[in-house]
Amino acid sequence: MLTKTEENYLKTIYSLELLHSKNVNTTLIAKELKTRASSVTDMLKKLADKDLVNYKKYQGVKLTLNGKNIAVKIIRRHRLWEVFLVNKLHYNWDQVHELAEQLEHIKSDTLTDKLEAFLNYPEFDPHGDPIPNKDGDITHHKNNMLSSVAINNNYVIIGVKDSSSAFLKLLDSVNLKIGSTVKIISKEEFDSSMVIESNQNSFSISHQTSKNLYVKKI
Amino acid sequence: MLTKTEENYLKTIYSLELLHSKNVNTTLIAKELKTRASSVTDMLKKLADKDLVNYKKYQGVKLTLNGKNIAVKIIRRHRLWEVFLVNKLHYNWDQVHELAEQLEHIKSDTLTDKLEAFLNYPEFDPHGDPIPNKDGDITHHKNNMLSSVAINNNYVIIGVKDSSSAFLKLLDSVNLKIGSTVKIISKEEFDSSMVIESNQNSFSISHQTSKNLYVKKI
DNA sequence: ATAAATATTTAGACTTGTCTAAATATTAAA
DNA sequence: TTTAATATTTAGACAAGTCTAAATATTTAT
Ligand SMILES: [Mn+2]
Ligand SMILES: [Mn+2]
Ligand SMILES: [Mn+2]
Ligand SMILES: [Mn+2]
Repeated sequence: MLTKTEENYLKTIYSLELLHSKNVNTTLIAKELKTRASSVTDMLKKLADKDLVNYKKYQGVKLTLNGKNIAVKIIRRHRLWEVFLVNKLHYNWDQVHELAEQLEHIKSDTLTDKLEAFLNYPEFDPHGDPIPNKDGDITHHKNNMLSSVAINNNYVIIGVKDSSSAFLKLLDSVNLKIGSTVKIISKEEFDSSMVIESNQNSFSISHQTSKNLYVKKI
Repeated sequence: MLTKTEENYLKTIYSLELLHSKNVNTTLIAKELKTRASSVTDMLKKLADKDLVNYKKYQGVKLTLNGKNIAVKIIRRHRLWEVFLVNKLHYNWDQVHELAEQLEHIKSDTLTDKLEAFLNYPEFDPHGDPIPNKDGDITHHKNNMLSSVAINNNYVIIGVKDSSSAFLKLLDSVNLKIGSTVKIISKEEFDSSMVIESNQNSFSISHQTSKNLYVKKI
């Protein structure tokens, strides 16, 4: 049985692999987990001993199939708990991540599946992230951000890339949510901000905002 | 913030205090937590430093008000999660204790209260144990066991003292549950077993069984 | 291709919670 | 009330996960 710490390393390595494709390096993991490179090295050796990562000195790491499966399982638990917290306990979407960080480590073969059934097999978490199924299959978002999409067409927001509380509260304040329809009215060359139309009114959003919104053409 | 281990010590000391009234001794705690007396001594010093127990060498411990409040809070979380697992996720009552042992350590000021509301403010957990309210008030069961109660009267089962899976499955097999009505038909002097009537049929139960059932006269 | 900058690993130490073995207290028995 | 049994504490050690400082490797720049 893995410790909470080991699980968190696996999850972090998994998400870094998604971003970078090549081997994940020590420093990145350290930064992500707010720990030191030397601590990461120690842990990578342990994970390698357990056949969860392939590790060669100075070469960074890559998850083994084994390690990847476990990482996906933890992400599945995390996202299902987030759905529970928002849909059933009525938390706001900016308040659930830290709680899910704890809940994802509850060890049970049956709990995740029962929770999933109770929630009616949701496909996405409150931030639009896809929930892996029981077999670990997961379809990731295309990198289709509002920042890089054509003007004057209708799009629907399908996810947020940054799910920090600060960003989510900003979205709340302009009433943008998963499922909202948006149309780009104009772009500003100077700072890449844009005026968009949504919910029958139009307003300006920063580049920082638009590049963190996954959209799909309607 | 307390560690999971510290929380488990507090919870254990609390339940031992309920049984024994005087100071709880090192050996008992060690047995209950399946650890060694020397480990317990170490921890008692730490808990005393944090003003959670009163500890004097060789004299055992007693929870401070502070420690007691925390213990009750953990018990509250444990029992609410058990209700969730049985009522919402449809676990059987013999399968939820170990999971609740994990869930009770999720740290959140709001989660317990939201969960309680979601479950419609249950007063008892699936084993009939009372759930402390938000202020930590709790009314414990009177020690009214089926084993020591008059013959030929009607009682209702309000709780189980032992909530091991083995015992709960035995109760399932004879269809005895919280809320079941029972009447003692006869007692056997030799082994203190008794024949009882419940659900329109009568059968024999051991002393071991009857002394683990809390009942209330109808 | 050598030097400088950056990344990574090693060495040694600390904390938490645990253990065994030995020392000391308390309690029960004779 | 002295001895024997039992309970408790201390001493010293270990594993997990972390840290700082120092040693090595790798990468980048000149
Ligand atoms: Mn999250
Ligand atoms: Mn986590
Ligand atoms: Mn329980
Ligand atoms: Mn516990």
